[in-house]
Amino acid sequence: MVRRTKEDAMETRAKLLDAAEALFSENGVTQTSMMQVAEKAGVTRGAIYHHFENKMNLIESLMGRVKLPIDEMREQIAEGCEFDPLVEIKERSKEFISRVQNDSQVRSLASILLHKCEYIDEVNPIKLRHVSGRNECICDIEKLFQSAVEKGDLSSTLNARIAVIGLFSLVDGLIYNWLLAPEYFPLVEYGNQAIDSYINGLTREGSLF
Amino acid sequence: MVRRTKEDAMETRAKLLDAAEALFSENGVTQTSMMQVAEKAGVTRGAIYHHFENKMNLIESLMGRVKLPIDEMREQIAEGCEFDPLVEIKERSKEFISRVQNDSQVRSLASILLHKCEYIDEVNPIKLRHVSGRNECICDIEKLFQSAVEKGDLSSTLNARIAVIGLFSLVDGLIYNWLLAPEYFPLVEYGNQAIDSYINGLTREGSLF
DNA sequence: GAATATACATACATTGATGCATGATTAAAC
DNA sequence: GTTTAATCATGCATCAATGTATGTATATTC
Repeated sequence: MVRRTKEDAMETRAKLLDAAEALFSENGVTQTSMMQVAEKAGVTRGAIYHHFENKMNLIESLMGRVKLPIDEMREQIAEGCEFDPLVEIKERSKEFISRVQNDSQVRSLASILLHKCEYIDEVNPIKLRHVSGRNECICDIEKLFQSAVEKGDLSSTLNARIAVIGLFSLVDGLIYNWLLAPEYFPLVEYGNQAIDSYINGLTREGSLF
Repeated sequence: MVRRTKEDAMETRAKLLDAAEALFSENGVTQTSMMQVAEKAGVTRGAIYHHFENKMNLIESLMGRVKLPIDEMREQIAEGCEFDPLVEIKERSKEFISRVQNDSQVRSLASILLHKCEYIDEVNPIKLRHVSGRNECICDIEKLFQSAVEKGDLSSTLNARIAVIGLFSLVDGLIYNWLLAPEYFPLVEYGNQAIDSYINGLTREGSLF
């Protein structure tokens, strides 16, 4: 079992990433050893260190191979919205949580991000990607809120920045709590209603000032 | 430096807890060794293992000595609210985030809970306390929502359970994101407005059904 | 004040994880 | 077809952390 073909190599690489993803999301990043990852992938630790520099690089590759909902959200917004901006915001937010509930890979990564790793220093690639992606997306949606204000759908006294941060926090919190105990409530059903309530609250005259 | 008095012992115990709290909330639970905790407290590891069984027990004691906002929330609610239940809900929620922002010890523990530990198995006392405290509080506030419905402040079509979970998610999300980058937005100011929006959205006719 | 328990320090034994160095075998390049 | 290089296994050296056992000096108890 040596010097397999190039496709074989990519397959073992993928198996390693799959194994790491499953183990990390289940047992936590630091609680998972390279040995366990190798075993689950059906190879030895040597294979890991051939494909990845170290654990950090393994995680980096793990996160890099999947398009996270927040990235997809940005793309869809960038594609142009001729719609009502408020409707756009609602739809994007609902799709966001829908992907978390229905895409098992996204769910695993979200679980790692929110519950199975420690956010330490700034160098941490996990934290880095999470925060930077979030901040950029916040700016995008802030613009949508502003155009809703200009369009007259929201009061001109509304602070768009506050509105976005509230929305993001709501979505994050929903996912956070759902992942903590998925059997406790249905994410999409409850989440959609909570998002509607929040957006509705924004449209109320004088709700924010 | 041996066989200090009983008060001295309690002081070193407190120093150990303080050191652990600071280190855990800054560098993460698994990234902090007993050695570091002992050094920061000005003692040796022997002192730790005299006062605590192991790291898990140290964390347990850490969490146990502080009354978390969620516990205080429940107490205040239990004390009886002759007010408007909706106002009560808003006020408690706002006090919740206010404590996180202003009480440095609470802030540290919240940081550990949300960002600096891995939520692994059910045995984990951190997760246990977090989840059970949350679930009980959710029930308390659900009742408040129901009395708001009975009082006529909320539509009878409103699902109280969904309303609570949305509120909790919003609050959790606000704290989660604020702790991730506190300089990014002022927690209390933005949080209060987001909470108002959400509750306002609930009071809107037909917002939830 | 003798006996005992307490509050730590010190030292050690063990574990397990990491990273690297090396080896074996074959695919790929020429 | 030879050479080269890639893919992974194996073995080793190292290190850090844990837990525990033991030592020691003093507070506490009687």
